[in-house]
Amino acid sequence: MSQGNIAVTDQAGAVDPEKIEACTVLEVISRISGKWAIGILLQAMRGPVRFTALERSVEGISRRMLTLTLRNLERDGLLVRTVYPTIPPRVEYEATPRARELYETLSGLVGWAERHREAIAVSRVAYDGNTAC
Amino acid sequence: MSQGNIAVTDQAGAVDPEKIEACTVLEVISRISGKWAIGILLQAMRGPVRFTALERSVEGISRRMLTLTLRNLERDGLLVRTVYPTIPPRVEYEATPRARELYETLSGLVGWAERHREAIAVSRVAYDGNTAC
DNA sequence: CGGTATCCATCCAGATACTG
DNA sequence: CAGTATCTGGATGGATACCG
Repeated sequence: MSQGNIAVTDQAGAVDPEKIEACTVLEVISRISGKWAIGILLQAMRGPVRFTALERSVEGISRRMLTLTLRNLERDGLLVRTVYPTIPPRVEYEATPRARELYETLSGLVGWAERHREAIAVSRVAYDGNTAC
Repeated sequence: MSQGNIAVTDQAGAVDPEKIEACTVLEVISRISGKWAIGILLQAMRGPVRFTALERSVEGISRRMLTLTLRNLERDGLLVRTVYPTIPPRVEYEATPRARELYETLSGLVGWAERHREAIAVSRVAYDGNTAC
């Protein structure tokens, strides 16, 4: 279904073409499928955002998971990490154009979730009730 | 998990309001965020589809994960499960209107993934290469 | 401030075997 | 055909402590 030889040039630096195994759609989607990625991305699309700001606004996330998710998003070229070597240090994350292309889709998804979350909660209770008894 | 099979599709009945804790958007999204849910949903949106057909078309999925994901989607009212008590048995899954409202968004997501998967693969290799050396 | 490192519990998911 | 049951390794994620 897919080849592994590409020569796209939007990334700086030389990349060994042999190392590139084109991700499947599944792999790509599972990146933003994590528990936290969408929340982080939505914040970072509004503009540069700092580590602690994310820690506060993405509710329930641990320092560890924030770091891990940020690294993965950066790795996929969805976030840029900028370090200002001041004291105290300051790091900002911002969504890339690649991530911004997701915005419409993502907000569509969030909108759908908002419209249906109550009905889904009802369905769950109904389902659990029916199977439990 | 508790089981309650042999039931033909039923989604009615009274629900104890106290049991409903409205899901957060995060919880709702994480349901379709699983590794397999989107693939299954997209199939089931095309019309009723059988268990084995899904097993074949959702590449790489195990029997177990197919069952689990189907149950969860059914639980959230995104799929209806219909059992025809024939011999051999026959079970069909179809997307509900609630799930169908997701179609646009979902295909947007898949489209984005298809457009960017190669570039993302490049980014990953570049990132790994830079950090490794 | 913005992280790492480590330990540890839990959940996820594959392999395999069995069944109405 | 369409599942279920069980076992198990590995990934996931929280808690806590420490650091440049």
